[in-house]
Amino acid sequence: MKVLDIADVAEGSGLPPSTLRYYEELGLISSIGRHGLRRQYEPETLMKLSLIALGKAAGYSLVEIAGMFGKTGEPELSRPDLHARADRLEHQIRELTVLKNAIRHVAECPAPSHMECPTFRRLISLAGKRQLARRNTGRRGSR
Amino acid sequence: MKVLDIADVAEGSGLPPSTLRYYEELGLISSIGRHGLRRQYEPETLMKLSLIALGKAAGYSLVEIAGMFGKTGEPELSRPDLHARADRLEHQIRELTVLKNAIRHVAECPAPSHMECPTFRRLISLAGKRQLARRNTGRRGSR
DNA sequence: CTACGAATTCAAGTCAGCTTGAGGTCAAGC
DNA sequence: GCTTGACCTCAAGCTGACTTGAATTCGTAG
Repeated sequence: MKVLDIADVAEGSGLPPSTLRYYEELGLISSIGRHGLRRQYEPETLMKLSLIALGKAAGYSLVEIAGMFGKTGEPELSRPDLHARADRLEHQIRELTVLKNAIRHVAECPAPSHMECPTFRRLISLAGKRQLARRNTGRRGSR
Repeated sequence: MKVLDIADVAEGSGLPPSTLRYYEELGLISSIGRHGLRRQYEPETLMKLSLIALGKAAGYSLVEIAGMFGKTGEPELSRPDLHARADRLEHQIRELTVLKNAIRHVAECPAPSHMECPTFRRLISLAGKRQLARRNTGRRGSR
């Protein structure tokens, strides 16, 4: 079994075929041929989809993710650019950790009003002050 | 200075007034009164906005975030529910860490094709196999 | 007391990321 | 060789998260 058809990829990735076609349209993945009409993919595609899922979880848009692999499918970014992205991820990881700790604290702290609990406030205030780091021209935030 | 008007909150949070009004409409924040037409907020609002930003970074929708604070503004979730959310965050943190490590690896590894680099593949394959963990009826991912 | 500037409302528009539906096409099983 | 079922294309629709624009309302400075 050297090629997977779209149903196998859908099965293996958990994504519906419509999404796979959509991703292909955007250039995120590519089919290696057809069997009749059915798209055929190489097994590697599943890995690529994992990578895409990770990128999404990190808040990259699909277009940004597409830009990370060159047309070749290989990640094609400069070394400093890569490190910059890794740095941003590190920051984001710290933020999620803050949120996680705050949530665990709320689960345990008996204070009636968390907003007034100093521990809670301190936890939240650890979140990065990145308000100047607006992304592109008028979009969402985060991720 | 006990109350902030919308301009101060916008300034302090980095969000445009339109977004603050939108959040208010969704019930995420609430103004404490008006000065003429101008909305007035309590300083606490800034903290709440930080919390909202964290929630967004974690991939919660605005409605989900709204549901986390009861009408009172206090987080109103059961303890197990809170721990479950914290667990999901932990999982997500691991995933971002995987991505971060993979990116750092790509930045350093001299292999011509990362997709074939065993180290890279191993890193990616560490990502959770959560394909069955579909969220609500047909939506995004992350973010 | 008038002019100004900033905030307001409400409806409509935008963008990303998919999904849905109508109408058509295969390849495989019987 | 015909039916069937999964896939195809293409256009249109949908949701979430905001933004934009027109018409209006105030408080404050002069």
